[in-house]
Amino acid sequence: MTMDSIVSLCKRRGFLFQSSEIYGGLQGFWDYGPLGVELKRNVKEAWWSDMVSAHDDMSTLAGAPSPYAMEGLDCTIIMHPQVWKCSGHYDLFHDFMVDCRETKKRYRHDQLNGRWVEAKGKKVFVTAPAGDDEQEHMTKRALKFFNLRNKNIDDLKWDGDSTCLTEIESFDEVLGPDAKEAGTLTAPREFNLMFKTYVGALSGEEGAAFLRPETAQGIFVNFKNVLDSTRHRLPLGIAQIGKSFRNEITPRNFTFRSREFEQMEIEFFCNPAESQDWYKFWRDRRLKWYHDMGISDKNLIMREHHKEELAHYSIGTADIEYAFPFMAEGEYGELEGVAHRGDFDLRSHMEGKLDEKTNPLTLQLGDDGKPKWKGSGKDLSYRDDLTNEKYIPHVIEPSAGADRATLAFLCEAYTEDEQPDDKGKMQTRTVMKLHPRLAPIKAAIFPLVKKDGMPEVAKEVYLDLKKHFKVFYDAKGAVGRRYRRQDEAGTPYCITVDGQTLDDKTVTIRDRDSLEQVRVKIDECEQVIRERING
RNA sequence: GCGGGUGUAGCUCAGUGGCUAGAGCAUCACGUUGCCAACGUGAAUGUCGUCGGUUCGAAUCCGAUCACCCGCUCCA
Repeated sequence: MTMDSIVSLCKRRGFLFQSSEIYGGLQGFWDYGPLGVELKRNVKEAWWSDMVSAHDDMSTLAGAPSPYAMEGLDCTIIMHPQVWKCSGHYDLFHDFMVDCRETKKRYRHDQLNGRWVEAKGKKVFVTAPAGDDEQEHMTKRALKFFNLRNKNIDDLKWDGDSTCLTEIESFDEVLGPDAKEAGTLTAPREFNLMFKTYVGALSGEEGAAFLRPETAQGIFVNFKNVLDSTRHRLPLGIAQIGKSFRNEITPRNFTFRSREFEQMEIEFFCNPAESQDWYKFWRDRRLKWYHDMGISDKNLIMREHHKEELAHYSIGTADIEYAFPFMAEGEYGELEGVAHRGDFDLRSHMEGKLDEKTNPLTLQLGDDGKPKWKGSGKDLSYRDDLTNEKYIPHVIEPSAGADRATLAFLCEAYTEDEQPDDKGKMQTRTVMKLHPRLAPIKAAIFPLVKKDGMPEVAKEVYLDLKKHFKVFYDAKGAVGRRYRRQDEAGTPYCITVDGQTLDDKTVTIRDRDSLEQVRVKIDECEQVIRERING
């Protein structure tokens, strides 16, 4: 199975199109076609139903410390600019980069350190990626640059301490971290991973705002509103599905890394004392959800981040990853991240942007000694009216990509098998084995042949089922071909009206995966299909 | 952003040395057809990714540009 055949099927059958295709397309943007929009809606609705609307808040779910409540939310895409300053996105997603003309490598301007060094009458500023071994790196590069051997290491005359490249004005004497010649670095160029826009008619910096790079912040800033309006006690989860935008430098791999994408996020607020248990609960629950929706064990892994990868305030982060066909053998792409975020986000919106490097977390200060980005000043802590305990809730964040999940389901469903044709000869069949809950079309209705009143009966069955499910009517061509067309669309059931229908009001239901047929009464069709979809 | 590759019908792809554009599949119509990619007959489909240049003449040569794929880079 290759990605190409999946991409080709998606286009051919109307799952996915390139955005603005007639104008040549636009990198990182994709449209969902008639089948794709149904599939993606089903993915989102399955998630919303399983996580929110059908959530059993009376019972203690397996692995959970206690019952919990779930609510939904739908926030705006453009929010107050201060939201992104306090959340840290503004600083993090807004980088200056320098390119090396010689090695074609790119570095973050503020992540290169360097020192002046002199030898053989020449002086350069030798740079290295900031880190513990930067001096070792610099020495190596300096020796190479001056064409010196290790034993002549004392010929290097270092001048001053290691300083950040941002302190250097001209790059003429700067030696790039991997370059052989000095002066190959370009001037720093601005990269903004957040889409910028302007609120109001005046397009000055006063009205500058950003399209959200994640849906999560809308939940944090509404935490108090939801709590006050619903009378819930913690633990409480707040869910949101919505579009987010990131101006990725290199969108690639079909819809996997898009610039406009949809997220399905939960921010789960709980007592810090129980947060570890809740983290484990959500991690396992979310993994199981993908299993239940049809992703096989061999293609799905949970990857716990190592301690070094974690922000120090986080007790754990786990990625749920899928073996996409475009990844190298043994590599996986992220579907969802489940993160323990502690009280970082709520505190950020109370106090202002926190310095992630501090422990315990403290406010990040600007050069003037004042808070770099000032918070709302609102109290977002929670008082338990039963115990009278007051605390800032800890947050567990299961953050899923709706487009990535949809893509994973498409990849997982794509199957080529061998089935006999009407002469018994084996033929390759392309079939999308989507979970019936996710399938864009639940059932197709066919008259076996276009005569003897079969189309009339089939149309009646079609119109009746249409009230309950997304169904499709097809009378064109031989019935075998119609079955195969539905296989490619992922339709799990095909209902055929035949000669016997006219005698006893029964039809056959054909199963996409097993090709088996059962005969049921027309009146029972709806119930049988419903049971199978949910079953 | 850099390097390499690709771009021709809905899909998969031919194509020539510069002159009127091709196949298979798919699609549509009619007839036949009684359960897994049927058959017959007929039909429709492209400014050859886009823009520009060279030329009497460009899908073909040159330049630019856009998109996709691969490798770097990046990836809260």
